[in-house]
Amino acid sequence: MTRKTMPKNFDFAEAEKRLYAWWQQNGWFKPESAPADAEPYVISMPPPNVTGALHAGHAMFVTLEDLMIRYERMRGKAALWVPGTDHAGIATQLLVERMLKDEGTSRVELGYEDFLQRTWEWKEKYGGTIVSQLRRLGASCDWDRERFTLDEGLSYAVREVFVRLWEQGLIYRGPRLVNWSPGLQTAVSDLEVEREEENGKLYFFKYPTEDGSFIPVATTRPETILGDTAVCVHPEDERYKHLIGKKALVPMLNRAIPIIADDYVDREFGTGALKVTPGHDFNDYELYKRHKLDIISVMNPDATMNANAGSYAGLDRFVCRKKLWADMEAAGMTTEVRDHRYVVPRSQRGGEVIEPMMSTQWFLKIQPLADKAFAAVKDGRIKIVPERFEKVYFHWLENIEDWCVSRQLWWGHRIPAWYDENGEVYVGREAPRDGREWRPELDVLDTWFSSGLWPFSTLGWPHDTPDLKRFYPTTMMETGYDILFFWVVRMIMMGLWFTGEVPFTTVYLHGLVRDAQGRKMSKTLGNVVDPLDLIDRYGADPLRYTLVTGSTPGNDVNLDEVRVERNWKFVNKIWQMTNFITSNLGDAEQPPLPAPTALDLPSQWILSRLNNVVTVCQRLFDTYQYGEAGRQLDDFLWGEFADWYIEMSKHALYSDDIQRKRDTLAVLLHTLDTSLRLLHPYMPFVTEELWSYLPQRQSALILATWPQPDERYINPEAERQMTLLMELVRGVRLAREEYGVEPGRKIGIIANPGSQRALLEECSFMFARLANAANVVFPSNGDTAPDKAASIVSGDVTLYLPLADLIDISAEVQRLQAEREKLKQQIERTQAQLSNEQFVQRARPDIVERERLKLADLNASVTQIVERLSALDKLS
RNA sequence: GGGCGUUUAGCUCAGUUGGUUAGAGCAUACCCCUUACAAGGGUAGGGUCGGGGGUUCGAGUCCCUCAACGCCCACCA
Repeated sequence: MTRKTMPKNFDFAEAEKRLYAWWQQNGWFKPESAPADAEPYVISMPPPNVTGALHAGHAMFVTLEDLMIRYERMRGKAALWVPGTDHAGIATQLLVERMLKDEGTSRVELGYEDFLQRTWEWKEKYGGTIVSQLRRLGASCDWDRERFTLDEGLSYAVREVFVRLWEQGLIYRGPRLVNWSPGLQTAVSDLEVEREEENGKLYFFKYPTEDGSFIPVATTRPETILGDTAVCVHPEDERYKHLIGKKALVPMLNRAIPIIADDYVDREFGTGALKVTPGHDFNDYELYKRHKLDIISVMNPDATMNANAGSYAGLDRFVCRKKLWADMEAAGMTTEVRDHRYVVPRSQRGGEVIEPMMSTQWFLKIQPLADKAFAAVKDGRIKIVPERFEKVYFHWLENIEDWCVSRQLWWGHRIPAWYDENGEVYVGREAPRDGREWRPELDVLDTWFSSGLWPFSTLGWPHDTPDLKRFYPTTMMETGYDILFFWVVRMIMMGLWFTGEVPFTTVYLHGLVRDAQGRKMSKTLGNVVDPLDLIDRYGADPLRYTLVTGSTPGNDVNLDEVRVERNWKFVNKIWQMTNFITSNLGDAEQPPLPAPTALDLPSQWILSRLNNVVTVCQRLFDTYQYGEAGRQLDDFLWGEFADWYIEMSKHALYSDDIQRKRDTLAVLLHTLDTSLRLLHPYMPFVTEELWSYLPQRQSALILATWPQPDERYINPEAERQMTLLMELVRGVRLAREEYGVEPGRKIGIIANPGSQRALLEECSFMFARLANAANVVFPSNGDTAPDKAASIVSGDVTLYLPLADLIDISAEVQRLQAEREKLKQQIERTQAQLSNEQFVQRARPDIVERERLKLADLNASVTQIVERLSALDKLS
């Protein structure tokens, strides 16, 4: 059979498309491609928003998860990666509303039913974009199992969960102070509020009391004065003690409110007295609960003032702030306004200032779920990588508040509740059918409520499906640390509560992808890197490889195009290596790998290195250090295999020694084959393509077995010898450079081989091939090296380069003196180490032995140099 | 106010059981179109591993402390 010949370069655009289709059509992304009794390995893909376009963060998670999945698949696991998308309540609704606005209509104008229909239409049309973009990165997920958080099955699961929680008494509904987004006109959870310190003002004024005096008070939000229901001072504060129990009068409204005492008040801050607005401030809301105060809301849902604001009704809150202050100033009630930095809560989505507001919402009692989630990580049933995030996780759970799960949006899972004409609530899986008139709840659930069920809802829960049985609990939850609270914690809580099992056993958190200088990517900065653009120009493999090798767990990664370009060159390098090896093989079958003892030194060396790399990679994979493993492969393939072994192999390949040729080819092929396997999870496309040119019989690399180290080929002695030879070669190269020998000129080498005669004789070809030497000769006893020669010393070996026309003896003396000084310093250090009894007694024996060998080598070297120097000295 | 992370070559970063002369890419300088690869090869320069202290025979690595930068959490009006 004639094998196909390789093109000169890798046409990634063509190959990526072809290979992806080939993998998928063969069903290799499915766990069913593994034996029926294979151990499952499952990842639930963090579902990207349907509104999304692929960004660097997606590229990161796809790369890491695909790497994990491909690795485990090669290890023989039934690897399942469940893909899907999230309906993304707020994001999608905003997008569709913007579209409607362009059409000259609006959500409200369209009405509930029509709006939902338009949103579904939008989803059908554009929701697939992100999914097809994931494919371009090589995502080997099981598309037959793709889910959408709002599809029928998942909606069923959501209703089931909600109803059960209700039945368990964990869901309650009622008026509470919540974070209200006036722009979106919905409640949002604490997590959706971003707190940023901003420049503002602190307004000082006199709070009138009923007896005609006043208490000085300060506020950052004067408009909330209109909703005050108390003034609070510290119980021990001598300044105000006499006023406790009396009444104060709300400015401009003259409403009488109590003056209370609570040690919550900080006597040092502001005036030491506090106005209390339970209807618009979370701290004050606590005071309201403790002191049974009134609660007055002074704003409408759009943050304009309501009727409780008296004459200010109808004004926007910030307009009201100015007007009220001006009026108070005119009334002589104000004291001063100071610049003040304070924390302003803003909507994560819309950016507008969040207003604490009284609102009737649905809540989930979180403590019972949180306790279970806490325990699961504490007792190790779930492991978080990197471990430091466990601390963050615990801290968050220890301070968790009930979760406001209702949203006043239209796009989402509607809360399965109905109201009768008296406003009585019914919660159930379906609308009550008792003939009475029931009005459905219009609020929907927080998007994260449904994504919290993701690991089990996607597998069929609450039905006892075969998938659920086989693939739950899942194995790995890989996602960004920025959604640890939003999503990961909620999945753990929901999973434990409803399935009684952890939803996954390991959480791997990756960092944010930043720009080349480490800045956060932002549209306004214009530094957004588009992964699709990089894929178009370099291919998916270099991008993937760059993302993995540039990152460590939990740390942010800078995405620099320069690195992508460099890794594109790495892809090319592997391509050229493969081309070299396969073209030397011709149409021959793959020769068997010789036994360790039958190998020449370079082959012993490269196989020892290879098996070492396999071992190291395994250790790194076991500890989730994929980046480091990738770099090791790079160093090995380029720095050792290509730069040294392949170059040396030419000696055998171009010789007439058939056996040696076959053996060398076997080593080349074996090393390449093993390396391609190890690299496949990083660079699935180019490795798969290259593998098809190898004379193996298995159908695809994606299903090939993961390499295991073979101890028999580990050979420290061969590595030691090769290290010496490589040092000598580098020494010759350097000497050539330093003396300006023309690159094309072949020079002779006279070797004083010391204890290494056999080694140097066997491997003299290396100098010819790697240092352009004509030959290596070994002078018989009594012969001396030529006077005009450069010396290269390593251990007890000295090489002389007779370069009579180029050598200046005084320069050579200087060179050797410098070398001698360097060696002497090292000898001093090593000697000091070895003469330290503590070191000899307490250090590991192999470390001590290594130092002894080093010292012997150094001494041998310095002896050679000293001898040479004295020889040269006699000349001058 | 708590907690966490980062600080290593000009730039961006590796360096996870403490142990050879601390590495890579990019950039820089010089040389080479040597029959896999110029998308390449060779060689070189460049670091008191943020400061200080400690543990240890031995510290970039472990402990303490300080500093700068960044992030997360948090109810100071």
